[in-house]
Amino acid sequence: MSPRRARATRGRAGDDPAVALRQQLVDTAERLLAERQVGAITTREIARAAGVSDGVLYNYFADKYDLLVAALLRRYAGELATFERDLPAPGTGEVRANLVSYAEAVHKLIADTLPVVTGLMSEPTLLHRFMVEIHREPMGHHRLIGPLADYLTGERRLGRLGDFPLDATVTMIIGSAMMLGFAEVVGGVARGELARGVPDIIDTLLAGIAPG
Amino acid sequence: MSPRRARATRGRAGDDPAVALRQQLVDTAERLLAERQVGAITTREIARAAGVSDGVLYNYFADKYDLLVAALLRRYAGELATFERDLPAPGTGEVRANLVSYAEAVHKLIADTLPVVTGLMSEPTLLHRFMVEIHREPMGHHRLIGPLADYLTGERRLGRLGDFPLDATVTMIIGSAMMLGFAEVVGGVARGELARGVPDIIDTLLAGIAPG
Amino acid sequence: MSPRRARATRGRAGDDPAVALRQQLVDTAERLLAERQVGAITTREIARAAGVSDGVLYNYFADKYDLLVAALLRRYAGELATFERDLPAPGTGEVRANLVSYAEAVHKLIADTLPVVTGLMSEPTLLHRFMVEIHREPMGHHRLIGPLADYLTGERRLGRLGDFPLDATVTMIIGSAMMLGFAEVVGGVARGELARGVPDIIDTLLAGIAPG
Amino acid sequence: MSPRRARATRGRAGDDPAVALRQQLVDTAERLLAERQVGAITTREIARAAGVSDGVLYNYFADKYDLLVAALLRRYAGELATFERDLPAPGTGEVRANLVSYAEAVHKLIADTLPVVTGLMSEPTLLHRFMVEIHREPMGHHRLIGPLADYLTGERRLGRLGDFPLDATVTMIIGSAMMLGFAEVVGGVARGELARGVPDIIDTLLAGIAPG
DNA sequence: TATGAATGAGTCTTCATTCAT
DNA sequence: GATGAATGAAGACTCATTCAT
Repeated sequence: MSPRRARATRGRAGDDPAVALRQQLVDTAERLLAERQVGAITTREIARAAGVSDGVLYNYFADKYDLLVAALLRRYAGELATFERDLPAPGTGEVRANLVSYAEAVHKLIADTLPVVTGLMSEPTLLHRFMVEIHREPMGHHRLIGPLADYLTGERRLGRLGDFPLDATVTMIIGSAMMLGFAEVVGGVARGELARGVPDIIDTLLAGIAPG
Repeated sequence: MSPRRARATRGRAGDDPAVALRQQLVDTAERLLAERQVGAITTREIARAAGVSDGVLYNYFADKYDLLVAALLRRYAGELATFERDLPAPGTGEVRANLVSYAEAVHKLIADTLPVVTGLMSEPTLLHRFMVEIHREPMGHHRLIGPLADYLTGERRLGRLGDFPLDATVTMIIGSAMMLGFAEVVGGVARGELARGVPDIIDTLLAGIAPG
Repeated sequence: MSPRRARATRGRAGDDPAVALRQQLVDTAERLLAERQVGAITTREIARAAGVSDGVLYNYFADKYDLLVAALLRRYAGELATFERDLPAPGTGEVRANLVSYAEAVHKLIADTLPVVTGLMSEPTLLHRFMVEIHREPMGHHRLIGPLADYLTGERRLGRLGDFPLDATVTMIIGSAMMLGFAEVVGGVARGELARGVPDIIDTLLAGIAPG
Repeated sequence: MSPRRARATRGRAGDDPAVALRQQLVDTAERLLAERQVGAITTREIARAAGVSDGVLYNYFADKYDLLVAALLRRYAGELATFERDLPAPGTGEVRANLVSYAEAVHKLIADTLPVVTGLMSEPTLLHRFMVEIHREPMGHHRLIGPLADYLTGERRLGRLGDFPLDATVTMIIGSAMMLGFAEVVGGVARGELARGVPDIIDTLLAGIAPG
């Protein structure tokens, strides 16, 4: 009944204000996502945190979930991009060090993503929409598993790795990283401390635990 | 509506009705936990399902979370007990088959527990209280990790396994099982199909992937 | 987060408080229905007017419409009962006076009901639910049309009325009453003034307007 | 977003653009009125449908209601114009056929208008403003009642109708048509089927129902 | 001690209206 | 004058918690 003037975008010269506000909402949602679980975020909080009114959200998104999915996708995309940077290629450097790099990168990605993923699992609607979107864009699990599988296959072809079942090995590496990620998130152990265990894992993976 | 004995416990002769009612609430909450996410359970539903009134809850528990934590603990304890049953002892049977058993048991435990754990992560308050409780009682992670570590150490001492870093190996086995659990819960893959991958994982763990 | 004690039913000794509150809500809704259109009634207003909290409504009714339908049915049932009281039987008194009584009763019923009926027509959901309910109970249109048709048929059989098409005559009598009802509701004309026109209508109906 | 001419009126050379835009808004609102209830029309929908911006409305109308009243008036005026076309004059054709034509025309007018009128009754503010306007302009009920009254008076003067009370007869004809209109709108009966009852009504009106 | 009706803050969402551009 | 993004009050509905009985 008593609309006031816009607050948030004033003074942001240079940007298209409409785009800016949409961005701002996604930014804010993404930031809140880093602070708490998806299920604990209210539309009002997003609006307050973004410094805009309660209703704006619906000028840019169909509903709460739409905004949240956008934020989740951006967050996930960002993490994936970071992950992919600096992944070693087959035949370069040393295999052991490369595998350690891979495992560390996976650990980091998972530790950074886990809270969001688990939060997502409590919100079936959100999970479903997110999955639909993530499979539409070329950013699904293959961006995590694909590079690792390619690397392993490459080194095997080059003879720098022996003969091994691909899926099992991928599962072991990612699983170990996931385990470290859980320890970090649930157990509250510091990442540095956990990362120190990675070389041992790779060594064990390389050498096996069978006797002599 | 004069005060009267709770309906649900009437006729349960011999039990202390107060204890019985408490139990019943936990039972019911635990059952509901198996059906849906923690966040989707209301106090009224618990009361209705338990056949008692909305208010009793507060005679035995400080609040909703208190009851839920009790139910979560009992559920977790039950899963752990199932897990511990039939774990092979060092020196018995074949090492490979034993490790497969261990991995399968861990996979089962994790797949059964994961939905609850993730549901928990959406409820920070609940998660915190749960962690406090789980570390107080002798039922923390060591009940999962302990037996596996003991088994591995035992076989190593017996010479049925080589020399290997314990923590790393434990992380790899549990991590792989966790990975399978996630695939089951998030990806909707059937357990049977996933379980088929376990022998490959154990073989890889035993033999390693290094060339030659 | 801060429930207080009940206010509205305190001191109403003798009634079953649960039934009392349900009744009270229907009472209140019915009263508001007399003051304004269905579409302009909010759940909060009902609660405020009933002196209870916002949420109670949902302890007794599935949703807003459920309560409103209950109120509409009660109101309509009451009006119908009043209408049926004192309707003359065929063969008693004078035909002309009897028809005037019928027309006046129909006029009253329609004038009292019209605002609600029209309000209903703007709320498709509500209209549908109301129609379902009204056809379930023996209170549909036949309670309005039936008695009049029976009366006309009776008098015709007794020879106190000539030969005439039943449906057309019913339509004319009820239609005329409806017209008066509209004039009252929409035009704001006083009922007494309108009622004065009824005898003329009946005389015209009896005598016809053909020449000679 | 510098001020510029409204999109929708560009290219309409020759018209005063301001008038054109006002017209267009009324046109659009009128069209929407034919599709749904008054209460279900939003200002944004009108703007979108008219191809103009949300705000223009307030350059030509005090508020939403003002526009809606204008649209309602135009719609009603249109229906009335249609109604008045082809009404038989006293002394032409046959009286019975003429009265049937009148009754059918009234029935059509009412059936076409009723949804809007009832929708109006759910919006007290709108209803009030509409009534004020309709009485100001020479388009009130007399445009409906007037021609019929004139026709009846004319035929009576010509001796083609007997002596009868004018108001009562008008009420009966319009009331019957209104009754048919209601049956069509509320009961969902097809217009054709209802129209078949009109001759019976006219015959009854002419002959009366008194015996002998 | 058990009951369960009542509470009311809080959730998401809609939409008439304003006003900087 | 035209634009349309921003506003925020209001709507229906949920549910953990209290307390008179």
